[in-house]
Amino acid sequence: MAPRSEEAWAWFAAVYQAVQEIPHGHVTSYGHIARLVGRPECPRQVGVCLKHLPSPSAEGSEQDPEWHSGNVPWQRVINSKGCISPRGPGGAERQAAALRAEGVEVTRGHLGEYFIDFSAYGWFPDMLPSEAADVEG
DNA sequence: GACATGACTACTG
DNA sequence: CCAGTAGCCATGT
Repeated sequence: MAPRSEEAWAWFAAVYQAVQEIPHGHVTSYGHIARLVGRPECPRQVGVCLKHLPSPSAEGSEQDPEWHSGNVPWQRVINSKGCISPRGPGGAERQAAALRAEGVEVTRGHLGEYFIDFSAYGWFPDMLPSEAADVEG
């Protein structure tokens, strides 16, 4: 579903663009994306954008730079804790698998949580997450 | 239209 | 370290 307000649409596009800027084999957090788009206090909306990320053009409508799960590496976006929340049965697995497919080493938590080492794959061109300092070691 | 929920994060006690 | 709170937007009932 596309946003109703143009401002909201701009926000969506900004998020997708920021996500596309994530280099291959690296990951970042929702908070960082929100920060890049100028909304450091709206990490939730970032998740909403990815959640509503449309599917890749199946009919070949490559006329406009539309955002879809094919050109937006939503998989490289995880929470600030460096782990993937069990949003759904198989959802986290899909993201973890996608990251591994890029060469990102995904660890497994005791509760089945997928952990990613920010210190190794964290992509933070602007600043470093307080967690990164803690994750070290 | 209003309330509750969700792929989140930082601060406070 | 764990629990509660404030902030934004979209979706479902």
